[in-house]
Amino acid sequence: MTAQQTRAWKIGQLAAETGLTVRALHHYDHLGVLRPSARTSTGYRLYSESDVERLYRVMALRQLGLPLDAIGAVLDGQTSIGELLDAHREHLDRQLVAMRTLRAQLATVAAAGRTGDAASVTDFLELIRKVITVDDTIKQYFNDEQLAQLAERRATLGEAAIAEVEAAWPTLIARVQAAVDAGVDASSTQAQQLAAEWMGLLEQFHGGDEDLHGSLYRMYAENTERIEAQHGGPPPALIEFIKAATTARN
Amino acid sequence: MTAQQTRAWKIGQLAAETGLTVRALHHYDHLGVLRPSARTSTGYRLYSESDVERLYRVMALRQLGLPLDAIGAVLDGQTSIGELLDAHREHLDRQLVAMRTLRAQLATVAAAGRTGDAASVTDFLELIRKVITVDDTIKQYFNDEQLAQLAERRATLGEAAIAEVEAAWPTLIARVQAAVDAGVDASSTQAQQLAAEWMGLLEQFHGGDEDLHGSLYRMYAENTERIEAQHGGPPPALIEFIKAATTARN
DNA sequence: CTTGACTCTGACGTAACGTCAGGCTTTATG
DNA sequence: CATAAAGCCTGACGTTACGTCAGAGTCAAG
Repeated sequence: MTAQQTRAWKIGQLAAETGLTVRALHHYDHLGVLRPSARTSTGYRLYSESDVERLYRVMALRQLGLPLDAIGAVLDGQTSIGELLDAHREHLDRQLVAMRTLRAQLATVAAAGRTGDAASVTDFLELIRKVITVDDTIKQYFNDEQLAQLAERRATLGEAAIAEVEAAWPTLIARVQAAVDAGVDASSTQAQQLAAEWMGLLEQFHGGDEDLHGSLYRMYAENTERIEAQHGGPPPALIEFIKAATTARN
Repeated sequence: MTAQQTRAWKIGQLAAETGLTVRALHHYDHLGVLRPSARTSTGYRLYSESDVERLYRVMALRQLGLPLDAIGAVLDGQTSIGELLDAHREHLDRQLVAMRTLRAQLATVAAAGRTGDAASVTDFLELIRKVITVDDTIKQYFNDEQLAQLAERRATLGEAAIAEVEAAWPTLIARVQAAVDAGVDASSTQAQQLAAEWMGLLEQFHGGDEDLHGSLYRMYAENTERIEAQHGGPPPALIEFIKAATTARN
């Protein structure tokens, strides 16, 4: 017998396996972004493996901020799955950066609140701005330029790697901030660990890109401003803390 | 002259400073979530400093997934700004975890694609699920329970700290994955740095919570499964890599 | 052969604004 | 100081991505 050569899903099964709703799949069918490649004789939708792959493409593009009807068009044109995976990841990186920035600000304001001084209007304006930035990053409607780029090749792998390490900064900063707030001693092992990670990140750049390495290294050397501007995070107190921890080790 | 004792913004100014649209502010006024505390004699809206603070609250709750009309109710009841800041941050942490998980999966699939073997249906199903998880995390409609918790006290500070360190794992995993994919030598300095960060994260738990420390340490000792299950990330190859890097150092 | 669970195709509802329209106000400018 | 140009006001309808019935056929189990 020709056993199931290639799997097929009924709409409810696919919904259950993916977490989407049946209605959403109906909707995609209706708009033409994802038409199941087969139907049973009685009209039930049957999704094939390639339909599942296309569904991922739809989800990726949707998360990239494209309206569904535009997605239909993009998918009928042809883009390799590799390019899409990369674009998707890059977009996630941008979102992560925006969210970490907001998170750091949030931590700072909350920490300040706990140590007595209340948040000012400026703080709130800043927070609101960053919330909006996160929103915009998530929505990010594409202009034709960028849609064109999706077809072309983009993002040197180097860029991606650098972005990733760079994206790690806000997280680290937030943790150091937490340690400082908690009054952790610079000679403690916890402080040592943090200092190690900090230096680790700095070193990461040694092998990588020259330009960015330069700026980030200076960020450490010249202290404060750049880091504050670039990451919206806290600053000099942390660098002092790391310095103290580093010297305390010797 | 009584100079401007406390600032006031016309709607366009506030929009410009926050990144919101005038229409959105109109909308909030209409729904009653943010009524400017004053108007000029000719009917222009004037937002005060406390209005700005309330606006942040609105944005925070909106990002927490509450529908606007519910926000009105919550804000008229009274919750301290500190609690809100904490809740907001916690929610961001949850989103970050979901997004990092997706990102890691994305990196793995893309990397596999580059080294020859194409992505399978299973990969796509997994990716779709994770996209949906991110979506759900972002939307996260609250049930009454959780709304009640917003009024109570929550989140031992310890929990937050642990969550943060835990949240750092996916990032690190992704970077190690990248290194492995790039064929980085285990004895290289880059590998050493990664190993250092890895061990650093493990150590972070030493001081913290007992339970989680146990599980994460075992994660390293017993290898693979847990880490894979918990973080959806790649696994054994990375641990091998870290082990190799660690031993290569001695 | 009868349920109960699933699926189908409309069709209307909704949330959070976007986008005019028509009409005052305020500010900039010759 | 007259007159644009720019900003603000209040409706009111449009939009996106589904949610939520409604009415009717289909499939799997007992």
